[in-house]
Amino acid sequence: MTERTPSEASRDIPEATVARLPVYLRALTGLSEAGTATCSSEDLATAAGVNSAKLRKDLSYLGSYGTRGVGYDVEYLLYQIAREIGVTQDWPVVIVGIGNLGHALASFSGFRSRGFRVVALLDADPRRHSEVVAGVDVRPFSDLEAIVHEHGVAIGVISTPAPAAQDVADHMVAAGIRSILNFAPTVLAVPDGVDVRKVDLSIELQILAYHEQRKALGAAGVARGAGGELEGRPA
Amino acid sequence: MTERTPSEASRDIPEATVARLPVYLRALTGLSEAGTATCSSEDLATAAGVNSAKLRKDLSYLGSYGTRGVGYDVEYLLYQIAREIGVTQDWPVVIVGIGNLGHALASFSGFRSRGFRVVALLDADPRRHSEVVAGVDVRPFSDLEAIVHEHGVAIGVISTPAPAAQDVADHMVAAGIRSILNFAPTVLAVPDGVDVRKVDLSIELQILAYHEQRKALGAAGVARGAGGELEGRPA
DNA sequence: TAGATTGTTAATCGATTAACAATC
DNA sequence: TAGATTGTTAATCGATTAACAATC
Repeated sequence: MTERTPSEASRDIPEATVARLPVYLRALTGLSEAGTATCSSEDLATAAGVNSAKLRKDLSYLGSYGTRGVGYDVEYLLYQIAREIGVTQDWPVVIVGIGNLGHALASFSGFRSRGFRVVALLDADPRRHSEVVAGVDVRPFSDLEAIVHEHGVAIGVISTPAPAAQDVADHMVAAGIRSILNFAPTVLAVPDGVDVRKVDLSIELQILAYHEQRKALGAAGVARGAGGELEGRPA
Repeated sequence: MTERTPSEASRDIPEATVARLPVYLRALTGLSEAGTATCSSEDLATAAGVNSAKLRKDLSYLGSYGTRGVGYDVEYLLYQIAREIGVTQDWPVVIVGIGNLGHALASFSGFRSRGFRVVALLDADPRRHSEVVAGVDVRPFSDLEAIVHEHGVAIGVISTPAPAAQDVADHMVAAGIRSILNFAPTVLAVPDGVDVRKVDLSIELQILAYHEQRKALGAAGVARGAGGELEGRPA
């Protein structure tokens, strides 16, 4: 049997598993708020929208936090996953680009409730510097480095238009930020050691459009009987 | 009896490839706007942020649109990928939930420029029904079915708070929508045949936090604990 | 022809899943 | 003990990558 301390167990977690841990965390929070003390892998998997084999496999990378024949203690597993992800600590975040999307991000309560604290909103446009969004002043982009150092910011969010994004990323990296969440529709070049995650609204829609198109082709190609469903109302 | 008339190669394109086609499309648009007539797989791969082997493998699922020894005609490949994704046609979209995020989505120019047309903004709150966002009236949620049928809407965007999202999804499905882009931080249950894609801001941040935490641990000197990190696992 | 680059093959890598022994 | 459920194994599936024959 392989011996594992928690810190050793945290070495080798597959990316696909890492991406699901926050989903499990959210599902556990829901169970906790509903007053559930214990849950089976089947219960939690259902709440998280995955199958239970995958859930157990994923949890096995963290350690053995369940009890055979019984299940998982909700609060205990909640804490262990939160610790593994790192959201038991506070993460100061800076948002650059306070347009429509930046406003929405700054106002998004889900950040603060999950260990992220928006410490600064930056925009290159002086006309925005008089604004206060969600209780935080909008400040000049040139304040980036000072703010990063002052608050120990490790995570930056880019919500500028595409043409500005690479320059913003360069300045973030220069200031010491090594994790970037990019909403601008552009590919960012960053040095090794810097993580970029990308959220791209029109790419998501295009993926849906691809599948939607194939559904429509299928419906048109299949015998007439199924075609009526397109115009009629689903039961 | 099913008659398949796949015009070229509408066979099974792997999901991972489908998700990258919009990225290639964007890169090609950039090359086109820069006046580039022809590009190699290496050029395009660089612009798209992938390696050229993956790019060629991906394109091979669509057909043979390049010329050996020469490369790809930018405009031709642009059109072929756009057609494959389905963005040569117009996709009417409805957005439900016109809070901060809904405002930002409704104002997002990237939708319209890529074949998506926001035909309606819906909100359950009557106080929002007087608003006009990006030239579109905010209308009652109860108008959903009429609007879906009137415009032939196939794609719905949910930007409501989490507690409302399942009900919105249920009504979308009942109205005939089969592709949903969900921004609400909740797992949606939908029937087979309905596609849901999820954009979850705090999950993205949590994934970054996980990696950031590991970087910080590494920098703090976990070298001791990591002594056998690169060894194979005991069998 | 000689050089360039695609499209494809095959090896490898990583993720998913079903099944079940371990064990509470 | 008997029933329940975890944690792990091993098979399978899907994605990535390097290499190169085909061919412009």
